[in-house]
Amino acid sequence: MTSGNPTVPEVVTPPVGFTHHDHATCVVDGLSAAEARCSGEGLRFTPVRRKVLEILLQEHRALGAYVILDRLRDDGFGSQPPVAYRALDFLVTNGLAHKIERLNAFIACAHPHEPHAPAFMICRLCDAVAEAQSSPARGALGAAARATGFRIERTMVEAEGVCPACAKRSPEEDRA
Amino acid sequence: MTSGNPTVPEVVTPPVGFTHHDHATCVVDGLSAAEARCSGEGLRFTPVRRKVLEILLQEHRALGAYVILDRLRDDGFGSQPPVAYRALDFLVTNGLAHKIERLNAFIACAHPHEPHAPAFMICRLCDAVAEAQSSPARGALGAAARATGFRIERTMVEAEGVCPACAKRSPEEDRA
DNA sequence: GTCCTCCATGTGATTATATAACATTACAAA
DNA sequence: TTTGTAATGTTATATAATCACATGGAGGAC
Repeated sequence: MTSGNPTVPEVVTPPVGFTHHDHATCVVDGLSAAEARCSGEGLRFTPVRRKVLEILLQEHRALGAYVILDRLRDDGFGSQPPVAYRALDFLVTNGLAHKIERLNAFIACAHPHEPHAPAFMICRLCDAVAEAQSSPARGALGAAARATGFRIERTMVEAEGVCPACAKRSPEEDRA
Repeated sequence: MTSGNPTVPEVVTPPVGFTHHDHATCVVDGLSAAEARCSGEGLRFTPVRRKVLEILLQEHRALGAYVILDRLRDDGFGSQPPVAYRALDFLVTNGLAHKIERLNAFIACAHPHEPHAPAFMICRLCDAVAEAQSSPARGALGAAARATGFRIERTMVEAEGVCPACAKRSPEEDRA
């Protein structure tokens, strides 16, 4: 912070979510990627699981389990919490969705292809969430881990701030 | 990622928590640091707040709000959730404690001095937590943010894995 | 095909985490 | 001392997640 921030190379997988894109394809592509992935690995991509992923893919925001549950009910699925949690657990375990710990909520994975260490940018004004890549284990954290002998298995990186759209609408000082 | 991430300099504040240290001083030092900090900034370091910080300082683990609440009750303080949550909120807001989102739990700040961007290493076997420094906004995440125009205000970095002590006890394959 | 097993789903109940709303008390400044 | 403000206490409730057990359905062994 404040640090001279010496211009990091701007070669980045562009995060989806804040940028304009043909959203119609998000759902379709996401579902077929998931189908491919599951049949490839002998996982059962059942109706509930499919529906939950579809619900998540419909927006680039994190949804709470109970919101998802409501929509499941509307579609004739079971309406008790475990129904949603189990499907979410399946999706998260298999890299098709992520949990945003900060929000206790879930979002479809934006890069369901290769394995990856996701990092999230969460807009505190409109709740939009974009997924980027990260490798925290490369930097100071990795150094600290090596220094103490901690074995990192998984990392969570979540940045809270203001997305481009909201920043435009309400500049700088806006501390909602 | 992929960004040249040119081997970060291995100069690191050594994380407390996993390493041996004179734990007796942790509590005392932590409390006096907090006192100094509060009186310096005109904040009221009241009995409940002090007690909660003391409870947190007693261990290098994250404690849930209700555990804290139990101990508050034992010490004659109010016993309803808001009592704990408000004190915790005060401590977190003023940088004297942190919330570990992954665990929905709280831990005393290990560097209550200068402002800092904490990163946590959480042992999934013994629940110990150590605090290190990070600057995620410097790496791939920062690049992604700049690329899309996202304004980062706060970041949370939490690594899950196995601490040195547990790694020694149960090597490599131990996936509890 | 029948049986059997395994996994997934459904449901009711419960536990864990967190906040809302409002009354009361302590503190400090005028 | 009055008065405004911040802190505390308490009741109630909202939100998030899991437990325990019953039911059902897809595939493999035979």
